[in-house]
Amino acid sequence: MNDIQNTSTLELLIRDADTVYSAKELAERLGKKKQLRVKIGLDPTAPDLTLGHAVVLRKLRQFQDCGHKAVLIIGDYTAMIGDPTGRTKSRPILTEDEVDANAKTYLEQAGKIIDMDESKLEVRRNSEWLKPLQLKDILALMAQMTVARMLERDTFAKRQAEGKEIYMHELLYPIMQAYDSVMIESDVELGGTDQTFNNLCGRDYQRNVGQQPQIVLVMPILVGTDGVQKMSKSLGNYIGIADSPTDMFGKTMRIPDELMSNYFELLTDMPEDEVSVLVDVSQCNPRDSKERLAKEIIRQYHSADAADKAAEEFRRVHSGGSQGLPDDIEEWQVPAELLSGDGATPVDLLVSCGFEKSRGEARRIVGERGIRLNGEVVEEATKPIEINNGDILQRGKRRFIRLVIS
RNA sequence: GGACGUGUGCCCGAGUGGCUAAAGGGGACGGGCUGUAAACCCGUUGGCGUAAGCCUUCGCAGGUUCGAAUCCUGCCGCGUCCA
Repeated sequence: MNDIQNTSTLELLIRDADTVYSAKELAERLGKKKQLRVKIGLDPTAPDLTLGHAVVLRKLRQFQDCGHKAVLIIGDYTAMIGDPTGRTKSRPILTEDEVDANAKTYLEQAGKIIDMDESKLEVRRNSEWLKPLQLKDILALMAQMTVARMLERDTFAKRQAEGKEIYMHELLYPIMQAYDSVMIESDVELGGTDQTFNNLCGRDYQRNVGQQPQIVLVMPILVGTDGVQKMSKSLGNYIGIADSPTDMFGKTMRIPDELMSNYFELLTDMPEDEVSVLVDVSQCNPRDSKERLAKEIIRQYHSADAADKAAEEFRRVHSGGSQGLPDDIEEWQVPAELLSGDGATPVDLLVSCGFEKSRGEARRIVGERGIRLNGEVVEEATKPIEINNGDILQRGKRRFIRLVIS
Protein backbone atom coordinates (compact mmCIF):
# COMPACT_ATOMS: atom_id res chain seq x y z
CA MET A 1 0.00 0.00 0.00
CA ASN A 2 1.27 3.43 -0.77
CA ASP A 3 0.41 6.49 1.26
CA ILE A 4 -2.51 7.52 -0.88
CA GLN A 5 -4.22 4.17 -0.51
CA ASN A 6 -3.44 4.31 3.16
CA THR A 7 -5.19 7.62 3.52
CA SER A 8 -8.28 6.46 1.72
CA THR A 9 -8.41 3.31 3.83
CA LEU A 10 -8.30 5.45 6.93
CA GLU A 11 -11.04 7.66 5.60
CA LEU A 12 -13.22 4.68 4.85
CA LEU A 13 -12.69 3.18 8.26
CA ILE A 14 -13.47 6.30 10.26
CA ARG A 15 -16.40 7.35 8.10
CA ASP A 16 -19.64 7.69 10.06
CA ALA A 17 -17.80 7.18 13.33
CA ASP A 18 -18.88 9.28 16.27
CA THR A 19 -15.39 9.49 17.73
CA VAL A 20 -12.05 7.75 17.28
CA TYR A 21 -9.47 7.51 20.03
CA SER A 22 -7.54 8.34 18.04
CA ALA A 23 -7.55 8.62 14.29
CA LYS A 24 -3.87 9.43 14.41
CA GLU A 25 -3.04 6.19 16.18
CA LEU A 26 -5.19 4.28 13.75
CA ALA A 27 -3.32 5.82 10.83
CA GLU A 28 -0.04 4.82 12.40
CA ARG A 29 -1.08 1.29 13.03
CA LEU A 30 -2.54 0.87 9.58
CA GLY A 31 0.77 2.08 8.28
CA LYS A 32 2.53 -0.94 9.77
CA LYS A 33 0.74 -3.12 7.26
CA LYS A 34 0.07 -5.94 9.64
CA GLN A 35 -3.29 -7.58 10.12
CA LEU A 36 -5.03 -5.78 12.94
CA ARG A 37 -7.16 -7.56 15.53
CA VAL A 38 -10.48 -5.77 15.68
CA LYS A 39 -12.57 -6.56 18.71
CA ILE A 40 -16.27 -6.42 19.17
CA GLY A 41 -18.19 -7.82 22.12
CA LEU A 42 -21.72 -9.14 22.26
CA ASP A 43 -23.47 -10.33 25.37
CA PRO A 44 -25.49 -13.43 24.55
CA THR A 45 -28.55 -12.33 26.48
CA ALA A 46 -31.29 -11.94 23.89
CA PRO A 47 -30.83 -14.22 20.94
CA ASP A 48 -31.64 -11.73 18.20
CA LEU A 49 -29.50 -9.05 16.65
CA THR A 50 -31.05 -5.78 15.57
CA LEU A 51 -30.05 -3.17 13.04
CA GLY A 52 -28.48 -1.41 16.02
CA HIS A 53 -25.91 -4.19 16.15
CA ALA A 54 -25.66 -3.99 12.39
CA VAL A 55 -24.18 -0.50 12.58
CA VAL A 56 -21.15 -1.77 14.43
CA LEU A 57 -20.97 -5.06 12.53
CA ARG A 58 -20.97 -3.21 9.22
CA LYS A 59 -17.98 -1.24 10.42
CA LEU A 60 -16.32 -4.47 11.43
CA ARG A 61 -16.93 -5.81 7.96
CA GLN A 62 -15.10 -2.84 6.50
CA PHE A 63 -12.06 -3.70 8.56
CA GLN A 64 -12.26 -7.28 7.36
CA ASP A 65 -12.50 -6.11 3.78
CA CYS A 66 -9.33 -4.18 4.34
CA GLY A 67 -7.64 -7.41 5.36
CA HIS A 68 -7.98 -7.23 9.13
CA LYS A 69 -9.18 -9.83 11.57
CA ALA A 70 -12.45 -9.60 13.42
CA VAL A 71 -12.38 -10.91 16.95
CA LEU A 72 -15.92 -11.51 18.07
CA ILE A 73 -16.29 -11.98 21.78
CA ILE A 74 -19.31 -13.77 23.09
CA GLY A 75 -19.61 -12.26 26.54
CA ASP A 76 -20.99 -15.27 28.30
CA TYR A 77 -19.39 -14.21 31.57
CA THR A 78 -19.99 -10.49 31.33
CA ALA A 79 -23.61 -11.28 30.55
CA MET A 80 -23.97 -12.41 34.14
CA ILE A 81 -23.62 -8.79 35.19
CA GLY A 82 -25.13 -7.08 32.22
CA ASP A 83 -23.77 -3.77 31.13
CA PRO A 84 -25.10 -1.32 33.69
CA THR A 85 -26.36 1.24 31.22
CA GLY A 86 -29.28 2.28 33.36
CA ARG A 87 -31.50 -0.68 33.68
CA THR A 88 -30.64 -1.92 37.08
CA LYS A 89 -31.94 -5.42 37.35
CA SER A 90 -29.15 -7.91 37.71
CA ARG A 91 -29.41 -10.69 35.24
CA PRO A 92 -29.63 -14.37 35.88
CA ILE A 93 -26.67 -16.56 35.11
CA LEU A 94 -27.13 -18.17 31.75
CA THR A 95 -26.72 -21.88 31.47
CA GLU A 96 -24.17 -23.23 29.09
CA ASP A 97 -26.95 -24.46 26.82
CA GLU A 98 -28.51 -21.02 26.63
CA VAL A 99 -25.18 -19.46 25.80
CA ASP A 100 -24.59 -22.08 23.12
CA ALA A 101 -27.99 -21.48 21.60
CA ASN A 102 -27.72 -17.70 21.69
CA ALA A 103 -24.19 -17.73 20.37
CA LYS A 104 -25.29 -19.88 17.48
CA THR A 105 -28.09 -17.51 16.50
CA TYR A 106 -25.80 -14.55 16.90
CA LEU A 107 -23.26 -16.04 14.54
CA GLU A 108 -25.88 -16.96 12.00
CA GLN A 109 -27.25 -13.47 12.03
CA ALA A 110 -23.90 -11.70 12.21
CA GLY A 111 -22.87 -13.85 9.28
CA LYS A 112 -25.23 -11.86 7.10
CA ILE A 113 -22.97 -8.89 7.63
CA ILE A 114 -19.47 -9.99 8.48
CA ASP A 115 -17.10 -12.27 6.63
CA MET A 116 -17.16 -15.66 8.33
CA ASP A 117 -13.99 -16.88 6.70
CA GLU A 118 -11.63 -18.30 9.31
CA SER A 119 -8.76 -16.12 8.20
CA LYS A 120 -10.92 -13.06 8.89
CA LEU A 121 -12.80 -14.08 11.99
CA GLU A 122 -12.01 -15.40 15.44
CA VAL A 123 -14.80 -16.17 17.87
CA ARG A 124 -14.07 -16.37 21.57
CA ARG A 125 -16.04 -16.60 24.78
CA ASN A 126 -14.82 -14.57 27.67
CA SER A 127 -15.56 -17.34 30.15
CA GLU A 128 -12.41 -18.83 28.70
CA TRP A 129 -10.28 -16.42 30.70
CA LEU A 130 -12.74 -14.94 33.19
CA LYS A 131 -13.93 -18.18 34.70
CA PRO A 132 -10.52 -19.39 35.95
CA LEU A 133 -9.75 -16.13 37.75
CA GLN A 134 -9.08 -16.42 41.47
CA LEU A 135 -9.98 -13.74 43.95
CA LYS A 136 -6.36 -12.63 44.04
CA ASP A 137 -6.43 -12.17 40.28
CA ILE A 138 -9.61 -10.16 40.49
CA LEU A 139 -8.14 -8.03 43.25
CA ALA A 140 -5.14 -7.34 41.07
CA LEU A 141 -7.44 -6.17 38.31
CA MET A 142 -9.45 -4.01 40.67
CA ALA A 143 -6.26 -2.48 42.03
CA GLN A 144 -5.63 -0.93 38.64
CA MET A 145 -8.70 1.25 38.83
CA THR A 146 -9.75 3.93 41.27
CA VAL A 147 -13.23 4.50 42.61
CA ALA A 148 -13.21 8.12 41.49
CA ARG A 149 -12.30 7.13 37.98
CA MET A 150 -14.94 4.46 37.83
CA LEU A 151 -17.61 6.81 39.08
CA GLU A 152 -16.84 9.13 36.21
CA ARG A 153 -18.70 6.77 33.98
CA ASP A 154 -21.86 8.61 32.98
CA THR A 155 -24.33 5.95 34.04
CA PHE A 156 -22.73 5.60 37.45
CA ALA A 157 -22.39 9.34 37.90
CA LYS A 158 -26.00 9.85 36.98
CA ARG A 159 -27.27 7.17 39.27
CA GLN A 160 -25.24 8.47 42.13
CA ALA A 161 -26.48 12.01 41.58
CA GLU A 162 -30.04 10.73 41.64
CA GLY A 163 -29.48 8.77 44.80
CA LYS A 164 -30.01 5.48 43.00
CA GLU A 165 -28.26 2.34 43.98
CA ILE A 166 -25.10 1.08 42.37
CA TYR A 167 -24.17 -2.48 43.17
CA MET A 168 -20.58 -3.51 43.70
CA HIS A 169 -20.54 -6.13 40.98
CA GLU A 170 -21.65 -3.63 38.37
CA LEU A 171 -18.42 -1.76 38.86
CA LEU A 172 -16.63 -4.84 37.65
CA TYR A 173 -18.21 -4.81 34.23
CA PRO A 174 -15.88 -2.27 32.62
CA ILE A 175 -12.92 -4.04 34.18
CA MET A 176 -13.95 -7.38 32.76
CA GLN A 177 -14.45 -5.90 29.34
CA ALA A 178 -11.07 -4.20 29.55
CA TYR A 179 -9.49 -7.50 30.54
CA ASP A 180 -11.00 -9.07 27.43
CA SER A 181 -9.01 -6.60 25.36
CA VAL A 182 -5.85 -7.58 27.18
CA MET A 183 -6.46 -11.29 26.69
CA ILE A 184 -7.09 -11.09 22.99
CA GLU A 185 -4.54 -8.34 22.43
CA SER A 186 -6.87 -6.22 20.43
CA ASP A 187 -5.64 -3.43 18.18
CA VAL A 188 -9.01 -1.82 17.71
CA GLU A 189 -12.24 -2.08 19.63
CA LEU A 190 -15.55 -1.09 18.08
CA GLY A 191 -18.60 -0.10 20.08
CA GLY A 192 -21.49 2.30 20.43
CA THR A 193 -21.19 5.59 22.25
CA ASP A 194 -22.63 3.97 25.37
CA GLN A 195 -19.58 1.71 25.43
CA THR A 196 -17.02 4.48 25.34
CA PHE A 197 -15.99 4.28 28.95
CA ASN A 198 -15.61 0.51 28.88
CA ASN A 199 -13.60 0.62 25.70
CA LEU A 200 -11.29 3.29 27.01
CA CYS A 201 -10.69 1.20 30.13
CA GLY A 202 -9.36 -1.43 27.79
CA ARG A 203 -6.66 0.99 26.72
CA ASP A 204 -5.54 1.53 30.33
CA TYR A 205 -5.44 -2.14 31.12
CA GLN A 206 -3.48 -2.95 28.01
CA ARG A 207 -1.01 -0.19 28.76
CA ASN A 208 -0.57 -1.57 32.28
CA VAL A 209 0.65 -4.89 30.93
CA GLY A 210 2.83 -3.33 28.30
CA GLN A 211 0.56 -3.83 25.32
CA GLN A 212 0.00 -1.12 22.80
CA PRO A 213 -3.37 0.35 23.76
CA GLN A 214 -6.22 -0.43 21.45
CA ILE A 215 -7.70 2.20 19.23
CA VAL A 216 -11.30 2.82 20.18
CA LEU A 217 -13.69 3.52 17.36
CA VAL A 218 -17.05 4.68 18.61
CA MET A 219 -20.08 4.40 16.35
CA PRO A 220 -23.24 6.45 16.83
CA ILE A 221 -26.17 4.77 18.51
CA LEU A 222 -28.97 3.87 16.16
CA VAL A 223 -32.26 5.37 17.23
CA GLY A 224 -35.13 2.90 17.32
CA THR A 225 -38.30 2.95 15.26
CA ASP A 226 -39.95 5.13 17.91
CA GLY A 227 -37.57 7.89 16.92
CA VAL A 228 -36.59 8.55 20.49
CA GLN A 229 -34.76 5.80 22.28
CA LYS A 230 -31.83 3.60 21.43
CA MET A 231 -32.89 0.68 19.28
CA SER A 232 -33.15 -2.34 21.50
CA LYS A 233 -35.05 -5.51 21.68
CA SER A 234 -36.28 -4.93 25.20
CA LEU A 235 -37.78 -1.57 24.25
CA GLY A 236 -39.62 -3.14 21.34
CA ASN A 237 -38.52 -0.41 18.95
CA TYR A 238 -36.26 -2.59 16.87
CA ILE A 239 -35.88 -4.04 13.44
CA GLY A 240 -34.32 -7.46 13.68
CA ILE A 241 -31.69 -8.73 11.30
CA ALA A 242 -33.71 -11.93 11.13
CA ASP A 243 -37.04 -10.18 10.51
CA SER A 244 -38.96 -11.17 7.42
CA PRO A 245 -38.84 -8.84 4.41
CA THR A 246 -42.46 -7.92 5.08
CA ASP A 247 -41.73 -6.93 8.67
CA MET A 248 -38.55 -5.10 7.77
CA PHE A 249 -40.40 -3.12 5.16
CA GLY A 250 -43.31 -2.21 7.41
CA LYS A 251 -41.12 -1.32 10.34
CA THR A 252 -38.88 0.83 8.21
CA MET A 253 -41.85 2.66 6.73
CA ARG A 254 -42.89 3.41 10.26
CA ILE A 255 -39.81 5.31 11.33
CA PRO A 256 -40.28 9.06 11.66
CA ASP A 257 -39.23 10.93 8.55
CA GLU A 258 -36.45 12.77 10.37
CA LEU A 259 -34.70 9.49 11.04
CA MET A 260 -34.20 8.65 7.39
CA SER A 261 -30.87 10.32 6.80
CA ASN A 262 -29.50 8.70 9.92
CA TYR A 263 -30.62 5.28 8.74
CA PHE A 264 -29.28 5.82 5.23
CA GLU A 265 -25.95 6.80 6.64
CA LEU A 266 -25.53 4.05 9.19
CA LEU A 267 -27.27 1.14 7.48
CA THR A 268 -26.65 1.49 3.77
CA ASP A 269 -23.74 2.14 1.45
CA MET A 270 -25.49 4.87 -0.44
CA PRO A 271 -23.31 7.86 -1.24
CA GLU A 272 -23.86 10.99 0.79
CA ASP A 273 -24.83 13.23 -2.10
CA GLU A 274 -27.51 10.83 -3.21
CA VAL A 275 -28.88 10.61 0.32
CA SER A 276 -29.02 14.36 0.69
CA VAL A 277 -31.25 14.52 -2.36
CA LEU A 278 -33.51 11.75 -1.10
CA VAL A 279 -34.12 13.38 2.24
CA ASP A 280 -34.75 16.82 0.78
CA VAL A 281 -38.52 17.20 0.75
CA SER A 282 -38.37 19.81 -1.98
CA GLN A 283 -36.84 17.23 -4.29
CA CYS A 284 -38.25 13.91 -3.18
CA ASN A 285 -41.43 12.56 -1.67
CA PRO A 286 -40.47 11.22 1.76
CA ARG A 287 -42.65 8.22 1.22
CA ASP A 288 -40.70 7.18 -1.84
CA SER A 289 -37.40 7.88 -0.16
CA LYS A 290 -38.41 5.75 2.76
CA GLU A 291 -39.40 2.96 0.45
CA ARG A 292 -35.98 3.22 -1.12
CA LEU A 293 -34.41 3.01 2.33
CA ALA A 294 -36.46 -0.03 3.23
CA LYS A 295 -35.45 -1.76 0.01
CA GLU A 296 -31.79 -0.99 0.57
CA ILE A 297 -31.97 -2.53 4.01
CA ILE A 298 -33.89 -5.63 2.96
CA ARG A 299 -31.54 -6.21 0.07
CA GLN A 300 -28.69 -6.71 2.52
CA TYR A 301 -30.38 -9.26 4.74
CA HIS A 302 -32.53 -11.00 2.15
CA SER A 303 -32.28 -10.14 -1.55
CA ALA A 304 -33.11 -7.42 -4.05
CA ASP A 305 -35.94 -9.58 -5.22
CA ALA A 306 -37.38 -9.95 -1.74
CA ALA A 307 -37.09 -6.20 -1.31
CA ASP A 308 -39.13 -5.51 -4.42
CA LYS A 309 -41.75 -8.02 -3.43
CA ALA A 310 -42.06 -6.57 0.05
CA ALA A 311 -42.51 -3.09 -1.39
CA GLU A 312 -45.11 -4.27 -3.85
CA GLU A 313 -46.99 -6.17 -1.19
CA PHE A 314 -46.93 -3.20 1.14
CA ARG A 315 -48.46 -0.93 -1.49
CA ARG A 316 -51.09 -3.49 -2.27
CA VAL A 317 -52.09 -4.19 1.33
CA HIS A 318 -51.62 -0.88 3.08
CA SER A 319 -51.56 2.05 0.71
CA GLY A 320 -54.53 4.37 0.44
CA GLY A 321 -56.96 2.28 2.39
CA SER A 322 -56.66 -0.50 -0.14
CA GLN A 323 -57.93 -3.95 0.61
CA GLY A 324 -55.29 -6.10 -1.01
CA LEU A 325 -54.07 -9.26 0.61
CA PRO A 326 -50.52 -10.11 1.60
CA ASP A 327 -48.68 -12.85 -0.27
CA ASP A 328 -48.44 -15.33 2.54
CA ILE A 329 -51.42 -15.75 4.77
CA GLU A 330 -51.23 -18.19 7.58
CA GLU A 331 -53.82 -20.93 7.50
CA TRP A 332 -55.81 -21.92 10.52
CA GLN A 333 -57.83 -25.06 10.91
CA VAL A 334 -61.20 -24.20 12.42
CA PRO A 335 -61.86 -26.64 15.26
CA ALA A 336 -64.84 -28.89 14.60
CA GLU A 337 -66.57 -28.05 17.88
CA LEU A 338 -66.92 -24.43 16.80
CA LEU A 339 -68.94 -25.48 13.82
CA SER A 340 -71.43 -27.66 15.65
CA GLY A 341 -74.70 -26.36 17.07
CA ASP A 342 -75.60 -22.85 15.98
CA GLY A 343 -72.19 -22.31 14.47
CA ALA A 344 -69.28 -20.09 15.38
CA THR A 345 -69.62 -16.54 16.57
CA PRO A 346 -66.98 -13.94 15.73
CA VAL A 347 -65.93 -13.94 19.37
CA ASP A 348 -65.41 -17.70 19.30
CA LEU A 349 -63.29 -17.44 16.19
CA LEU A 350 -61.17 -14.55 17.38
CA VAL A 351 -60.29 -16.16 20.68
CA SER A 352 -59.82 -19.60 19.23
CA CYS A 353 -57.47 -18.50 16.45
CA GLY A 354 -55.42 -16.41 18.83
CA PHE A 355 -56.22 -12.94 17.53
CA GLU A 356 -57.59 -12.02 20.94
CA LYS A 357 -56.68 -13.18 24.42
CA SER A 358 -60.12 -12.96 26.00
CA ARG A 359 -63.72 -12.90 24.93
CA GLY A 360 -64.07 -9.39 26.30
CA GLU A 361 -61.25 -8.20 24.07
CA ALA A 362 -62.83 -9.90 21.10
CA ARG A 363 -66.17 -8.25 21.77
CA ARG A 364 -64.47 -4.90 22.06
CA ILE A 365 -62.57 -5.07 18.81
CA VAL A 366 -65.66 -6.09 16.91
CA GLY A 367 -67.37 -3.05 18.42
CA GLU A 368 -64.46 -0.96 17.15
CA ARG A 369 -65.10 -2.26 13.64
CA GLY A 370 -61.66 -3.80 13.60
CA ILE A 371 -62.62 -7.22 12.31
CA ARG A 372 -63.37 -8.14 8.72
CA LEU A 373 -64.38 -11.36 7.08
CA ASN A 374 -63.47 -11.41 3.39
CA GLY A 375 -63.16 -7.65 3.53
CA GLU A 376 -66.59 -7.09 5.06
CA VAL A 377 -66.73 -5.48 8.48
CA VAL A 378 -68.12 -7.87 11.06
CA GLU A 379 -70.87 -6.05 12.94
CA GLU A 380 -72.14 -8.51 15.55
CA ALA A 381 -69.75 -9.99 18.06
CA THR A 382 -71.91 -12.75 19.39
CA LYS A 383 -74.18 -13.68 16.53
CA PRO A 384 -73.08 -16.85 14.73
CA ILE A 385 -71.70 -16.11 11.29
CA GLU A 386 -71.45 -18.21 8.21
CA ILE A 387 -67.91 -19.18 7.35
CA ASN A 388 -66.58 -21.16 4.45
CA ASN A 389 -63.35 -22.90 3.67
CA GLY A 390 -60.79 -20.36 2.48
CA ASP A 391 -62.42 -17.31 4.03
CA ILE A 392 -60.03 -14.57 5.11
CA LEU A 393 -60.38 -13.28 8.64
CA GLN A 394 -58.71 -9.93 9.17
CA ARG A 395 -57.91 -8.08 12.37
CA GLY A 396 -56.98 -4.45 12.03
CA LYS A 397 -54.96 -3.49 9.03
CA ARG A 398 -52.31 -6.08 9.01
CA ARG A 399 -53.24 -9.37 10.56
CA PHE A 400 -54.76 -11.94 8.29
CA ILE A 401 -55.64 -15.57 8.62
CA ARG A 402 -57.12 -18.02 6.17
CA LEU A 403 -59.81 -20.28 7.59
CA VAL A 404 -59.52 -23.92 6.77
CA ILE A 405 -62.53 -26.14 7.24
CA SER A 406 -62.22 -29.80 6.52
C1' G B 1 -28.92 -1.80 64.76
C1' G B 2 -32.08 3.01 64.71
C1' A B 3 -35.31 6.92 62.32
C1' C B 4 -38.34 8.11 58.47
C1' G B 5 -40.40 6.75 54.05
C1' U B 6 -42.40 3.46 50.23
C1' G B 7 -44.90 -0.99 47.51
C1' U B 8 -51.38 0.74 42.94
C1' G B 9 -53.62 -1.90 36.60
C1' C B 10 -48.34 -3.55 30.74
C1' C B 11 -45.08 0.85 32.65
C1' C B 12 -44.96 5.60 35.26
C1' G B 13 -48.20 7.79 38.63
C1' A B 14 -52.77 10.12 41.44
C1' G B 15 -55.91 8.43 45.09
C1' U B 16 -56.09 8.34 52.42
C1' G B 17 -63.28 4.97 54.44
C1' G B 18 -68.48 4.61 50.21
C1' C B 19 -69.87 8.33 44.01
C1' U B 20 -63.06 3.75 42.53
C1' A B 21 -62.35 -1.42 37.92
C1' A B 22 -59.64 2.86 40.44
C1' A B 23 -57.63 10.29 37.88
C1' G B 24 -53.57 11.59 34.55
C1' G B 25 -49.56 10.31 31.33
C1' G B 26 -46.83 6.65 28.42
C1' G B 27 -47.24 2.29 25.70
C1' A B 28 -50.30 -1.01 23.08
C1' C B 29 -54.54 -1.90 20.15
C1' G B 30 -58.82 -0.22 16.87
C1' G B 31 -60.94 3.67 13.75
C1' G B 32 -60.56 8.32 10.80
C1' C B 33 -57.34 10.95 7.81
C1' U B 34 -52.84 10.47 4.85
C1' G B 35 -47.36 10.11 1.56
C1' U B 36 -46.45 5.13 5.40
C1' A B 37 -47.56 0.69 10.07
C1' A B 38 -45.17 8.83 10.29
C1' A B 39 -47.83 13.22 12.17
C1' C B 40 -52.61 14.62 13.71
C1' C B 41 -57.74 13.54 15.52
C1' C B 42 -61.23 10.04 17.89
C1' G B 43 -62.00 5.57 20.63
C1' U B 44 -60.55 1.12 23.53
C1' U B 45 -57.24 -0.83 27.24
C1' G B 46 -59.13 -6.91 34.36
C1' G B 47 -62.40 -11.59 33.60
C1' C B 48 -67.34 -13.86 32.46
C1' G B 49 -71.98 -12.28 30.22
C1' U B 50 -76.26 -10.35 24.18
C1' A B 51 -77.56 -7.53 28.35
C1' A B 52 -78.96 -6.38 33.36
C1' G B 53 -75.32 -7.91 36.25
C1' C B 54 -71.76 -11.01 38.59
C1' C B 55 -66.60 -12.07 39.87
C1' U B 56 -61.37 -10.80 40.64
C1' U B 57 -57.61 -6.71 41.33
C1' C B 58 -54.23 -1.74 44.57
C1' G B 59 -46.82 -6.22 48.14
C1' C B 60 -48.57 -10.82 51.44
C1' A B 61 -51.62 -12.65 55.67
C1' G B 62 -55.05 -11.44 59.17
C1' G B 63 -58.36 -7.69 61.70
C1' U B 64 -61.82 -3.20 62.48
C1' U B 65 -66.30 -1.53 59.78
C1' C B 66 -72.87 -1.97 57.05
C1' G B 67 -68.70 -0.84 53.64
C1' A B 68 -61.31 -0.61 52.85
C1' A B 69 -56.58 0.56 47.67
C1' U B 70 -57.72 3.90 51.77
C1' C B 71 -57.87 2.51 59.21
C1' C B 72 -55.23 -1.39 62.66
C1' U B 73 -51.67 -5.75 63.48
C1' G B 74 -47.95 -8.93 61.69
C1' C B 75 -44.84 -10.34 57.69
C1' C B 76 -42.04 -9.54 53.13
C1' G B 77 -39.59 -6.30 49.46
C1' C B 78 -37.46 -1.56 48.35
C1' G B 79 -35.42 3.44 49.45
C1' U B 80 -33.09 7.68 52.07
C1' C B 81 -30.66 9.24 56.31
C1' C B 82 -28.16 8.21 61.19
C1' A B 83 -24.89 4.62 63.62
